[in-house]
Amino acid sequence: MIALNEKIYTCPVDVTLGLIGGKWKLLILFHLYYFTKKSYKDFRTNLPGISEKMLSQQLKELERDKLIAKNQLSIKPNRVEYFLTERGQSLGPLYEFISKWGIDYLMENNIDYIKDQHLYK
Amino acid sequence: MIALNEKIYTCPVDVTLGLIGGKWKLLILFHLYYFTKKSYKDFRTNLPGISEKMLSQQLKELERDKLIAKNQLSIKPNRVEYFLTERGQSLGPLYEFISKWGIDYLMENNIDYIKDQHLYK
DNA sequence: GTAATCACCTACTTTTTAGTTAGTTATTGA
DNA sequence: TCAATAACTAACTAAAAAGTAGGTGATTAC
Repeated sequence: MIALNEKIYTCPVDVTLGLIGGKWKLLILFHLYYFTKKSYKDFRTNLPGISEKMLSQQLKELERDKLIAKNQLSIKPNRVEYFLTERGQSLGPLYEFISKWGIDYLMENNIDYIKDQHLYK
Repeated sequence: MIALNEKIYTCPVDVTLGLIGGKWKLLILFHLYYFTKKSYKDFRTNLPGISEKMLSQQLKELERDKLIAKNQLSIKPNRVEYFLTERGQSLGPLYEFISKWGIDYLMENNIDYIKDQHLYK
């Protein structure tokens, strides 16, 4: 058992999952890694299905865990820009692997995501 | 949007997460990948905290999704042996990365898991 | 013959996660 | 000036995930 930040983990795998587990975090991180869009609104349009609540909640947790950070572009009209921190970037190989594996899995199920990418929006 | 097995996914990352997401699956897979122990009981002792219900439920889903499979060693006294299928093994780099990243993260927090491994059981 | 072990399963409850709806502050554009 | 947009927040509800407690059939160990 490993105690860290008021939590108990059973092994290093568990530790990592504690930071990136859940339904949305990896999708948010992947989005930030892969596409250049970074505003709150960009997430909303690129992560179909996520609610405002989930989005701001998850962004806050990712910030707290220092996987992402944001630039305050302007305060009076609140404009921000999210980006991956070094820690968030260090998960790069993970994002790539998970995405590639998903594409391969779809392929095995006769869905050519790459070829038909225009169909998925 | 991608439709597969009665579910809707937003992207390949989502597809992968559909198979290995949740609190226990990656831990089970990692265990199977890393250690040689494979019986039901082995999981129970090596995944501290998992309940019987969660374990059998997750094993069943992993079997259904063809990431693991089992050998029936004996029927009269029910004895089985779980193992990773080829698909389950294809996630090898993922298990390794997540484990290593967790160890590095612990290191950043001044916990030397490798050195103190004997402390964690 | 009694207890212990293994590999489960079932009903039920709790906790966690996620969704819904609405509201805030501030700005720009018509 | 009225609607729209951006970036949120908060209260409440619903759904999903996980935990608890107990039970099964079969075997071996004492």
